[in-house]
Amino acid sequence: MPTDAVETLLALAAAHARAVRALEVRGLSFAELRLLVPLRGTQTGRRPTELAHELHLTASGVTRALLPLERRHIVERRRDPDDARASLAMLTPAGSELLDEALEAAGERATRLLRRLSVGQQKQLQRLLEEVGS
Amino acid sequence: MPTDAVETLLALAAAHARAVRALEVRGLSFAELRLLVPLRGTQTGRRPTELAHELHLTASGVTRALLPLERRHIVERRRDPDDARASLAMLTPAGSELLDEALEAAGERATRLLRRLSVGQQKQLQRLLEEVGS
DNA sequence: GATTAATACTTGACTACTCAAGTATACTCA
DNA sequence: TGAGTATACTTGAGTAGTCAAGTATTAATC
Repeated sequence: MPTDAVETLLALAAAHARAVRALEVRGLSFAELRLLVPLRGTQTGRRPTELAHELHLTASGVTRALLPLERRHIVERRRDPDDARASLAMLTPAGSELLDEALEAAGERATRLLRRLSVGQQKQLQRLLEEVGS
Repeated sequence: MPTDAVETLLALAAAHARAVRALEVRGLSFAELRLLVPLRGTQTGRRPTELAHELHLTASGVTRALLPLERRHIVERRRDPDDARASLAMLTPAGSELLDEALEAAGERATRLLRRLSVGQQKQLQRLLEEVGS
């Protein structure tokens, strides 16, 4: 029955909805957190297109997500010196600090969200999720 | 390290993004499918509030999702005879037929999305997802 | 039987995207 | 070296939700 696969994906959507609700911390939404995490530890900055690909978003979605983060001075962008079409996004020092705090708070929330799973099960879940549609 | 739990949830978000992209069928989005599935097999109709709870949406979200489906005559609503505040949503005959077709098509897409997982792993994934934040 | 409180939505204003079309720059190769 | 194509965004219009506040109705209590 192919509906079983659909049910698995419906369960995925439901779990995602719960996660999104639980993970707003320090004024950063889960979506913003998701975008900021790959900016940690880059000196040179990262291209929006790269981020889009990595996060399964469109380039347009990244553009739109970066804007309010720039306004709040969490992220800054410069032009790519090697390619005038491209830009490079990176955390500001304040943004970096905020993200560290947010991730710590998010860690607590996430741990609570996953409290019914053992660490092994969490790893297992993560492995299985990575196989979905990739 | 609490960040591990966050990573699991980031993997969840990425998998969700892939699923949403893949599951648009017969003019119904994954979100619409999600809303319609619990309406299958109800004669009397179901309350928006109930649906909201079941799908981890707000009542407001359900109101907004139902509207275009009513306009397209996929869903119809009547007032609850026992409670004038409430309404009852149900599939129209045409909606029911459309949903069946959509679910079949969705089944194929979902199966393809999950092709790298065995049936046992899919079940396992579903079980783990149901434990997230519940 | 009149308040008061709770429930079941609905609506307005906002966030988080999507797709399609547009702009600017870079790459390819005859 | 210039024409054509591909890449890296950006923008406009629309969908899918959120939260806070408002309306109508029911339930609870004194």
